[in-house]
Amino acid sequence: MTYQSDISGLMAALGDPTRRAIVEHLAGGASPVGEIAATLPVSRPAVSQHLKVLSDAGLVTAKPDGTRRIYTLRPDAIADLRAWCDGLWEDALQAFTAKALHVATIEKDVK
Amino acid sequence: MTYQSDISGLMAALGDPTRRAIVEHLAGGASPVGEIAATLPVSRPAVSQHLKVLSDAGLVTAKPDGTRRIYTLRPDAIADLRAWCDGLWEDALQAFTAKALHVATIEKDVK
DNA sequence: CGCTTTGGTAAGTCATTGCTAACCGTAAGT
DNA sequence: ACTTACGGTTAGCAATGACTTACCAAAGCG
Repeated sequence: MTYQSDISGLMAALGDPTRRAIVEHLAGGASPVGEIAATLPVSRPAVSQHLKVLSDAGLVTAKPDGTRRIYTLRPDAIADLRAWCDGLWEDALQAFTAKALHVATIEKDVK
Repeated sequence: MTYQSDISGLMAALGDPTRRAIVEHLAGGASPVGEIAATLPVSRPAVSQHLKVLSDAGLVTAKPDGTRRIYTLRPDAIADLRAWCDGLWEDALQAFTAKALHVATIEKDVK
């Protein structure tokens, strides 16, 4: 019933379309900043700022490689996301079936 | 590899903490506007505005009941969310194992 | 017919934020 | 040491957005 994970940060980070594009890009494999920026219609500093937000949210991690920094998607964060979705789904389903059962009970009583 | 669903609207809507609270409330069962607003630290008009966003995103639907409007979570939207998460997960997993296989191949060649 | 309840809408305010341009630091190559 | 490549940081700006107050519409009740 409660969802007080750090989902707040995750969802806030994924609310931005550019950051979602970055995440989806990284889902295809780790990548340095420049390569990410090359696929996006925004400047490289903008990507850097987005990566900071994603990093703070725990969605990505960086590994220095010379002057480059290789960013990687963090599986744990995706797992948390899925868990939140699943929780929503199960609660909604339970509420729905509970209501259905309630209606059924009323109808039985009427009958 | 592509995620061109209407996930954009969904994620944007869920990026706001107040809207997430509304969604989580509705996961417990359908509810009129006033009841939702009573559980939140914001005014009722604010909730109305959030519900409009959620409705536009396809996350909720409203059913008039006298002067009240009963809002309900839309299962399809949650399913889309879960599908997006699962897609991310699978792509990331595939990219990871592909890299692992690549490394293994290299090591085999070396050997 | 008023009166109350419920809730959507409009206008305005204030904070947030996504972006660019400019700058700086660092690692490798010549 | 000079230069190039890569990328994080800052300052500043324009746009978005979340919120409140005030107002309006519709349905039920005396």
